[in-house]
Amino acid sequence: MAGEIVVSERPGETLRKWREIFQLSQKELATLLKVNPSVVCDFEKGRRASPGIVTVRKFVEAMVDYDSSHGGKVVNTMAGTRTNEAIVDIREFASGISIESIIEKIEGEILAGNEKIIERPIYGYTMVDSLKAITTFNAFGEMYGWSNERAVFFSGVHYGRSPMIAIRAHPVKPRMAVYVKPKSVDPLAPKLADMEKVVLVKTDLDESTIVERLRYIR
Amino acid sequence: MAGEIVVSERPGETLRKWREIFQLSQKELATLLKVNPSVVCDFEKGRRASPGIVTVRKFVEAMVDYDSSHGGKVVNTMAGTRTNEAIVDIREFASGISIESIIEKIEGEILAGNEKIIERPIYGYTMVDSLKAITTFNAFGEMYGWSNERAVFFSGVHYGRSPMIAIRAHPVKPRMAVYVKPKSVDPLAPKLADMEKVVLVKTDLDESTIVERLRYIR
DNA sequence: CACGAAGTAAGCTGATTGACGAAGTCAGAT
DNA sequence: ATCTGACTTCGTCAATCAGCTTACTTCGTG
Repeated sequence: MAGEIVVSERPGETLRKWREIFQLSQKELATLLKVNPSVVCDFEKGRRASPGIVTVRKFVEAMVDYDSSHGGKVVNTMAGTRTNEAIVDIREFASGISIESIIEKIEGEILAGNEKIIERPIYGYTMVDSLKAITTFNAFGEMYGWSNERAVFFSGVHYGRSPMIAIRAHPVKPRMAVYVKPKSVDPLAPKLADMEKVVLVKTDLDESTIVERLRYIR
Repeated sequence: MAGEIVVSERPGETLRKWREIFQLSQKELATLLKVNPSVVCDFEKGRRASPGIVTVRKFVEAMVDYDSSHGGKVVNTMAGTRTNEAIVDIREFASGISIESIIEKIEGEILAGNEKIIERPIYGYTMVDSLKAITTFNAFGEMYGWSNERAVFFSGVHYGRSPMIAIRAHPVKPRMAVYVKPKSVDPLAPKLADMEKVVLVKTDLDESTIVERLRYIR
């Protein structure tokens, strides 16, 4: 939340988004913050291009505190909404889908992995914007808790080193890693993938097409 | 990362922590930022109490960019380090451990769940600081991607409504939810747990004791 | 010991923030 | 048709930030 505001190109709009999620009017929020409503407006409309972090913190804390003392209704709303900037899409499959058939669907090219390994089923996938993953949370740290029986799609990949290094350093490995439209692929990446027995695939389809195709996978 | 700096009580120290993680000297970072080294020092030592978010962003981006163009060594280091403020501990078990035996280990009291369900094995756990989870990331949003065959420990629980509502709204459910030293438990929580077939347990042991006991679980 | 590299401290300046309040717009109710 | 509530815009001003420079402390090392 705080992180999202900082990283956002238009912090004001992000601020507003959150105020609206918390269902507060500018006036109400202003009251909580003990400031004039125009102050809230100025921030949301971007008159302050670079608000101080103390200000951001005050805003965030005021909203969270307010919500806490009113039964945490907002968490409810939020949990159902895609608010995370870095995780573009995420789904669990109803049943296992073979790696092979996913590669086919996404017109993928295999960079690492043998014929036997690609027969294995996976049960879901996560699509991650690599760059935002690093700036908004702690460089893949929050991806802990992966089920390893899944595919991870990385978009915004430059050379494909960082994502593989992250996977390598991580105690739990996904079965399959997909680079979405990488600029190029460093030879180190498939090497690491082999060591980790992760099927590494690249595709030139873009995010939305992939999501589309996987949405109605049988 | 950005979020952590904003939420931190001493942003300067957090900034320094990250610079050190990225193995940069003040001078090097200053060069990347095209500013005088003293500027970096001023921020770290807190002479600038409330740096603007643009400044924070510049710092973060400079470090990430630098790392990216040097093989992402840092991501490596980070993945192994506990840097996330909200996730206190996380582990995968080598083999399945029954819910029952975990309850025993942590001296838990069952709030929801029948005798049959607690025989099932789980394969790991995640310990979350509920309050920080909300302020640093997007209210449980980043917990998407859970394997459902695991336990989730919530510390800093007030009434236990928000965590259960989050679980309920989430497409993937953990097998087991544990409230660590809750102030009290709202009757809604076990009701929701039953509906989701999640074993809900509370314990009065504290975080560190639990981590200790689970660390060497057979 | 002396040297340089890393970091701290302090003073200074121009640019911005954080806040106010007054005077607007705009959309829905009365 | 006007009134009310929610929001926007803007001028103002003290406080603070962002940056520089220069001088001072630690260090570790040849």
